[in-house]
Amino acid sequence: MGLNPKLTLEDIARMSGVSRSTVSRVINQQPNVSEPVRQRVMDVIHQTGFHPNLAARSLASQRSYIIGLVIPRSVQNLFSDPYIPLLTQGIAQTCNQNNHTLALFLFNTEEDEYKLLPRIRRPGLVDGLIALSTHADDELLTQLRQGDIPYVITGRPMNLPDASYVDVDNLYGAFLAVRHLIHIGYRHIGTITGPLKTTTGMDRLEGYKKALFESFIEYDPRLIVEGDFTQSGGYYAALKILPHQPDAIFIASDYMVLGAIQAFQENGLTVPDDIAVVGFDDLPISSQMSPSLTTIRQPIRPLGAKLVETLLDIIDNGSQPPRRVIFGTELVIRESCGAHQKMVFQGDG
Amino acid sequence: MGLNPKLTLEDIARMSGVSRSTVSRVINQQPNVSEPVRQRVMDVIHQTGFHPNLAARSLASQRSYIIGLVIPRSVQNLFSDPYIPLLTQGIAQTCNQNNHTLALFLFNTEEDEYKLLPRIRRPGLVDGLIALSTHADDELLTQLRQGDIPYVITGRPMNLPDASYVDVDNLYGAFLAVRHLIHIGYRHIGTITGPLKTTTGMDRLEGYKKALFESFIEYDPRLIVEGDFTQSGGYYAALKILPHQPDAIFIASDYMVLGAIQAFQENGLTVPDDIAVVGFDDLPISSQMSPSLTTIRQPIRPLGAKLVETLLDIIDNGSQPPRRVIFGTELVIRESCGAHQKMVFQGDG
DNA sequence: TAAGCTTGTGGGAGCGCTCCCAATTCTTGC
DNA sequence: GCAAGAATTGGGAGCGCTCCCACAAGCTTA
Repeated sequence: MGLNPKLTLEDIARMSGVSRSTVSRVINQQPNVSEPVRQRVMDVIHQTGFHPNLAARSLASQRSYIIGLVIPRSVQNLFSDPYIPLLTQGIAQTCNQNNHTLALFLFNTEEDEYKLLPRIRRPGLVDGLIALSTHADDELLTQLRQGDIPYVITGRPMNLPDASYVDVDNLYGAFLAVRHLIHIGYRHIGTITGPLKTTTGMDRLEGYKKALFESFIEYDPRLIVEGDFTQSGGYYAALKILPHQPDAIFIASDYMVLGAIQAFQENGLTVPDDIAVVGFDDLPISSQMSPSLTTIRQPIRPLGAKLVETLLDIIDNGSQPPRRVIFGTELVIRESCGAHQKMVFQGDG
Repeated sequence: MGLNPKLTLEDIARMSGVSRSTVSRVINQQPNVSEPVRQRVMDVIHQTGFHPNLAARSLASQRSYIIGLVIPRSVQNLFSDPYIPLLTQGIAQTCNQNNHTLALFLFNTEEDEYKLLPRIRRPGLVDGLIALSTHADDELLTQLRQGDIPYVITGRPMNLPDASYVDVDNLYGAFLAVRHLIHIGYRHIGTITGPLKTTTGMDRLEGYKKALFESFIEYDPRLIVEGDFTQSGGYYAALKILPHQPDAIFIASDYMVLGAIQAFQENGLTVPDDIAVVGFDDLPISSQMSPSLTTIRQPIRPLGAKLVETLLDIIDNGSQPPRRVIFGTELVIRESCGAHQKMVFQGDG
């Protein structure tokens, strides 16, 4: 198993008494190699610990087997939200399973946008890109579209009519959350939204409105406060909404809930007795916190997996027609909504 | 600025009336190119939007300009701790600044350890690796040592005598934290440690002990509870320590503080009135939570930057002698230690 | 038994760079 | 005005693969 330093295909070929081409066929699991030859070559490969040189393979095959994950500057502050690491995990894992390498491109400064993007688009670096969707006016996505690199986007993008994306059903998820609160008996329901420049933020707000509308509850604009998916954003949004005395609140991300609950506590309010809360995401902490959080579960890791699979499909088969995958969401009832205390009612369609 | 698809050095050479070699020299900013020629070539490059093919460059130069970040399975659960994303940011940013690409290798399953590592070590993929240090018996690091790939480790590793690493002064940081608590007047000081299989966990415990020793305070083993750097680990460790009624507690990571504070609240204890808390890390949330957290600040992003710089140094100049960089830490006094209420004393050396 | 398949194998060409050395041009000193 | 040297420039070789085509066997089929 020793790693002889500079072994090449040619070396392995010589050592196993065949040609370079045959060794290549064995390594790439191509057909048209007889079983005894395949065995012999495999033995030599294992004995020598040989691995083909990736740069050479990339050059010859015009594929690098590298997938890039692009995290725009506008979601940088969100990097502390467990959502992104979780998604990254799903993506990384699926890359590994498909024998691809994951390259991470974080845009920190505005300068990066000019410097990094051309670098990413260099030929011979990545086969394709996964981009986190951002607000409408993000330069990044429009630049992507102009390039010739295959890409998918997490979350429905705003102004890219024929982009491929993977998303969750934000509208219906939010709808489930708010309908649940209504079923329990709350009527003065507020919401802390995501950034309303993003489709995610907008869709979840739509779901909120739809649930109220369906139950003929007039909605009070003062009970709708825009957040930004950060913890401190949740905190300040909560402070802003409290004077209008909601009896329940739908918060568009679990991470914002953390900040909001702190605001409630400082104002002497207990969850769920004084104010009921339903979140969105179902992060690992959400079940551990106290009170445990009623929330909308979205399948974050599977989403990451699907992103990779979709991208590989596009790389192999072209970007047309655009792929669109929407994952379902699920209401997870725990303590923070007060369902258990307030009434017998439990399940939800 | 249009991206003509398949431009090569040769094309640029023809278009600017020079040879391939000269274009290469211009692109790589090598000397021995006359100013007018350089100008002419640069103009053509800008007009055409040409970027050299990275796979070809890697093959010819035997450098990929890719750096791998290896996150072992044993720190996977920590991915929700903002520490790792923050570190990753520092690393990514510095990679960009040095025109390197960051590849992310997350080990999710045990299987990955066997499958992924050989892939990482393939020639032509990465120039070097940054590995998060883990507990002593982690297979990963010893495997790294056997390889021929340059690497650095975050945090002093346990059984790698001549590995290069970048770390913070955990011992002195913890010492500062506990000495501060002693200065304020606390005497029954507990600690929730990190995993004691890691040097980080051990060093911070040593610092705790050293501060007590220096003040002739006998330490009570029941006040030392091992945590695991996770939020829920902090919660359970706190529950375990509370019966022994510490008046102050040093918690070895801010993220564990989050869990611990929840345990305190459930037991009706207020911070800092009933129990004083000092953390470690100084995460972004630490200043925002309520009460704001007194903690030991470690320079996470600079640490990431130094990791990259050290690795590049090793790649260029060889791994001997091993590089060792230790960053200093700093006590940040806020509300959770009760210093402001309890006494006039403020500063701390 | 010859002609036509199918299956297995080998080697040339080429992917697009870098690096080295040879060739050319420009300086400079005496 | 010319040799010696420095500064430029060009082109060949090669990095280690993949891909294509040619060729060698073995196997049908008439």
